[in-house]
Amino acid sequence: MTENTAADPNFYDVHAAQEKWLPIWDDIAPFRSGRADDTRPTKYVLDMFPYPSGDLHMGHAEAYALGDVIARYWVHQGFNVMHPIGWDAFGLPAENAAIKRGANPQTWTYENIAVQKASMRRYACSFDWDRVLNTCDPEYYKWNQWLFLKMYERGLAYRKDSAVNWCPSCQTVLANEQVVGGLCERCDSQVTKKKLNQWYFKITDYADRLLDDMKQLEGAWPEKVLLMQRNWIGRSKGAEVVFDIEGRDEPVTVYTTRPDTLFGATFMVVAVDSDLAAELAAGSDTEADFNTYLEQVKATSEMDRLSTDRPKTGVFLNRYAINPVNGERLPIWASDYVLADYGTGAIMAVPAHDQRDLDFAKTFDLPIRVVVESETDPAVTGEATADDGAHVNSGPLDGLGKVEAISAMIDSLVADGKGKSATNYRLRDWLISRQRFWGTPIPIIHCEACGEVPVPLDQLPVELPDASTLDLSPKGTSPLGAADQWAVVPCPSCGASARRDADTMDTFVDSSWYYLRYLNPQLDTAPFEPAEANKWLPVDQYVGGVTHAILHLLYSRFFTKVLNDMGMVDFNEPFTRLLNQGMVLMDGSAMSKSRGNLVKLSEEIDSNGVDAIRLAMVFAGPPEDDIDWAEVSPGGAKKFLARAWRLAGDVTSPADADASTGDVALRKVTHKVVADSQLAIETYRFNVAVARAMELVNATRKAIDSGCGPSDPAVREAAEAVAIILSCVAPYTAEEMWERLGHAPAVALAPWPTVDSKLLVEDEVECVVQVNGKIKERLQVSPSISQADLEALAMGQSAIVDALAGATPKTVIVRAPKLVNIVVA
RNA sequence: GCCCCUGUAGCCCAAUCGGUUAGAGGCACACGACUUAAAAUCGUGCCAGUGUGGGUUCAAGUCCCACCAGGGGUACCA
Repeated sequence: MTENTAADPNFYDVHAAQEKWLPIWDDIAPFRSGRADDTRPTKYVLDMFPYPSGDLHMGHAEAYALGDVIARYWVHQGFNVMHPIGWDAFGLPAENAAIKRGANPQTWTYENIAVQKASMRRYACSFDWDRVLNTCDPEYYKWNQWLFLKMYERGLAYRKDSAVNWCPSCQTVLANEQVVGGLCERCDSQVTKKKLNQWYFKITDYADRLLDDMKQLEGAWPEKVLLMQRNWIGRSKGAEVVFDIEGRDEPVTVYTTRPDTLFGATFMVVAVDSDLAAELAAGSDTEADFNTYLEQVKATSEMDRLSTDRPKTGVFLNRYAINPVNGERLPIWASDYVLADYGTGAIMAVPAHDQRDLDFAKTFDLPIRVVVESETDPAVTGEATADDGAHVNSGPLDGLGKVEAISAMIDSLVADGKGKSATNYRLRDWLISRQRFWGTPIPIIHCEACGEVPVPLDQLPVELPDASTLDLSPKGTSPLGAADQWAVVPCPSCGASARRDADTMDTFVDSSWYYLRYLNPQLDTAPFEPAEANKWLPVDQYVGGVTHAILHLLYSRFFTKVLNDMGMVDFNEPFTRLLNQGMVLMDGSAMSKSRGNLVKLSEEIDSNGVDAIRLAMVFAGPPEDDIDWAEVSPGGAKKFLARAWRLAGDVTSPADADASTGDVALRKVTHKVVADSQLAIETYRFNVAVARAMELVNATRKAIDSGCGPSDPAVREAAEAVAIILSCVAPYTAEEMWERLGHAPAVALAPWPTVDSKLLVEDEVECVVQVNGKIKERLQVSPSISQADLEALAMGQSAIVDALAGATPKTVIVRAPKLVNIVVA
């Protein structure tokens, strides 16, 4: 492809440059971090690690290009930057691929890792190749097990029976995120609920800290992500109220955010699928109706439950609760609009002031009592009123507003022993059991005599058995359970024959602490060294997709807080700054094979080169925005890179030329561009930084062709600045330029150009003089002119005197040195 | 339904604090130079008054309100 043009000294052969520099960089290893004698201050730049599903795709190309800009920029700024990469290598796709082809998930995974690794090397990210990790290596997942056992010791890992998402076709438990619109994401079967005994991490213990510590992240994480996390945790403040139940010894507690409306309660509702409902219905003459209704609800798919205005359904249990504030008998109903796993699974219904309760009351003709004054009558309009207002029909609360009424009611409930203030969360504990092979075995042994017994730490890791001896096809229980040779072991406690827990961990466990393992992926005495962790972490810059806005980031924050409690790290948030890059689309929609709009990264690189792809990605727009590949121009990027490269070839001054003697006009552009691009990179406006570099290239071209000429030292200064700025985005081109400019590699280690602030100051700036906002005159003034001098100067202009025509100015606004506005009424 | 984000030339995007007659950069397009010609290269040019309607202000792309359009999140959380 280069035969005809290679001889042309003005032809930039990008592919030859790629071949040329890779081995040299391998040799220099400019991005090796953490050498013992390195005195530079540290920075930690982290890219979300990939899942090895195949070769790298366009999405990876964008994400890694962006993270690399920051990492390389910080190296130029003199930091000791740790920028590691690894593979999130456990998970379903490997297992499914293995089932499909009768292969081993391990083989499939490691082959894909090798492919991705080769592509990453060619893509020239500034990764530190001495710090690589794979989560499917026993050396890694051993520490998942270790952390699990530490959590277990602290009561943070526990087992319970719970209704979990179940795919009847795949015969397996699904995580919440694997349920898409009520359907299994893999086979589109309707997902049902199943009661299973599973392992959980007690993340709810950390709900308050997960919420409150977000204050540290404000301004440094996207507001959107913080908001999503807040909503996900869903803290609400209210009260618990105790209701006696006729014919039952135990009272029932309900949770409400509006205890002030207790006088307006006209019935109680319990979740139809709760134990409480079953117990209350037992023996009642409506028990048969209840059972029919329960079966109906169970048969209702998740899909149907999602529909917005489904009519309210329910059944009366023929039981009564006693309102603690006025002794009224409240009929108890069972319904599916009350959730069994939120609050206490039972509510007091106040139809006048809660829309759902009102809908229910109207359906079943239950009484509606207004206790907060409002202009409209909910019973008539069908609209519950939830606004603040004076309380009525509420005994001692009458006349009070919402806030006072809530606290008065809580005080009164506390005094009577009938309630207290309470906080509730949407956040649930994290279900980590998976009935799958390709994951970390849970290090617990079940013994008939001793119960659940932790695997002793010195017996870790519990390694996965050889997959080739197992049937991996989904059948409702973990494939590991059938591996008797692996599963049957003596109980560590009593020595009797026992069985290993056959489930594996959710792969989100792997990614919850991997950023600590990079510190020393080979360490075999601990998951990481606390001293190293405190030196490098928290991560200064995390880069990844917004798809992980809740789960991964929440889990990582949880793990960090647990490790903090364990005394292993001295910080409590793992990621100081977070950047979410957008998606790479094609013709307006996500790329997919079935849609036929897949763009192959390898082909794009073949036609335009690595640098052009990286530049096109970075220049396409703000990093948070989606990129439509149909709208970007890798060809244009390639052209620009060649233009920059030619600049370096035109420079004729010696490498040690004194820039301070160079052409001042070009020097001003250079220093302005360096200062601007620096600010742009620090504020994630990488596209603007590239635009500034283009500006400098244009100015330098002009200087060479029709200005100070190629021998002026200012031209060298400009070309070197271009090379350094460009090295954040287009490393091959920058290195080529650096060499042509007479320097030894690597340009990546060249210090960021020092900005001479004297060159940023203009000699003169234009000042506009307005009368009533209309421009009447322009003046060339010194940038340091005083307000008073500028006003005097402006008022003295003949154009202004004419424009005023004798009128007396009402106000004169002076914004030196750029603007004077004379207001004449 | 609720919450959040975004609307600037044909297209992608710029525009610290509200401050010049909205333009840094790119794509596309047109023209010129070079060339026998083309490509490449170099140069020149082109186009909007900032989604719509109000408001605040001496001054609004920028702040406030309403609406429209596009995108995202969430879903009976009591």
